[in-house]
Amino acid sequence: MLRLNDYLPYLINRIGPPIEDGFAEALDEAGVTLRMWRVLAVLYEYGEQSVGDLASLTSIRISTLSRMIDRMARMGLVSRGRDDADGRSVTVHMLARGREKVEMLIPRAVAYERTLVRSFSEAELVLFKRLLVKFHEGIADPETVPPAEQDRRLAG
Amino acid sequence: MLRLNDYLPYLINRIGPPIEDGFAEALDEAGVTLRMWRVLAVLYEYGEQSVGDLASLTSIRISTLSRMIDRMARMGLVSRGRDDADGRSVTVHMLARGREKVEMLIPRAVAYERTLVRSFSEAELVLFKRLLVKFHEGIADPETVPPAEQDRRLAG
DNA sequence: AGATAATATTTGCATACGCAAATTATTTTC
DNA sequence: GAAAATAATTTGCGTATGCAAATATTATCT
Repeated sequence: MLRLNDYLPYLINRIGPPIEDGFAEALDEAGVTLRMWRVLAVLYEYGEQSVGDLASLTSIRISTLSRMIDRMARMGLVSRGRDDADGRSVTVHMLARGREKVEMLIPRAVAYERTLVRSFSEAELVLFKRLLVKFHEGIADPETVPPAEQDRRLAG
Repeated sequence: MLRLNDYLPYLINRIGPPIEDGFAEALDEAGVTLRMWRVLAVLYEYGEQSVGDLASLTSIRISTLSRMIDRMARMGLVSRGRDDADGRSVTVHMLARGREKVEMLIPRAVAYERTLVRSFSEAELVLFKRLLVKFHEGIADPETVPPAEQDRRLAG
């Protein structure tokens, strides 16, 4: 039997949407979507990135990202350029207008995080984040679900 | 400055899609979407539910859910009925075909969870789940992000 | 009890999403 | 060094999503 309250994917998935909801107003005022904010935050912290790297860093599908970048470019938030070294890659740069949005949103984000974790002690929070990072590292090499009965040796 | 690797919404959001990816094949074979699986799993564990309750239990928007239930009804997975006590509510029941799907997926889900957490110790896993539950409880009362500068007393 | 407010769900409409095929550019192979 | 294989991104196409307005039902107020 499966106990949902003890099933990790359920526990993780169900907190995503409520978190997004709480930040919706701030995003609205800035005039960007949640995913745009994530892209801008990544560009702000890590500098210009290829589309593929943006996809890994944000967990947004590449095809979705490609069209999002169209919109963001039309909005004057980012610009595209070909990579000199490898002409297959497209490099996404942040423009001044994009930087403005990020700098407008960061204080809101920091404040929001505080309200999200107000029931956590400092120690719990540190631990929680540490576990989230570790979990992410653990699934960085994506394995597909193995058939239930046989215990397959894993490839890598 | 905002450090993404220390920013909770980022840490949470970025693990959602990879988790979904790993279970996609199982869902494909069962012929249901991730969200349908979540709805079916909730009905399986908690019994028939109103649309609104399903929404809270699954973190799926009500309007989305309403149309999903259309599809699931056409697929013969669930049926709709009016609540006797309160005619505004619609009660969603699971049908035999829906139960089949759940029972086909549960062992896969259990196996998948094991592969997801294979880098975690038992103690870490327990702790992680406990923190996820606590976090969810903490945001059950959804507050919107307060303006950054002033420190407002919260209403409720 | 009748009018008004509140609650639960559905639907109109525009948009975002994701898979898979197509496109563009770069290696590798013979 | 041309042809095939690999890699990065874009695009065609159908569908799911979400907001806000509409609908249906029940609770509240006087």
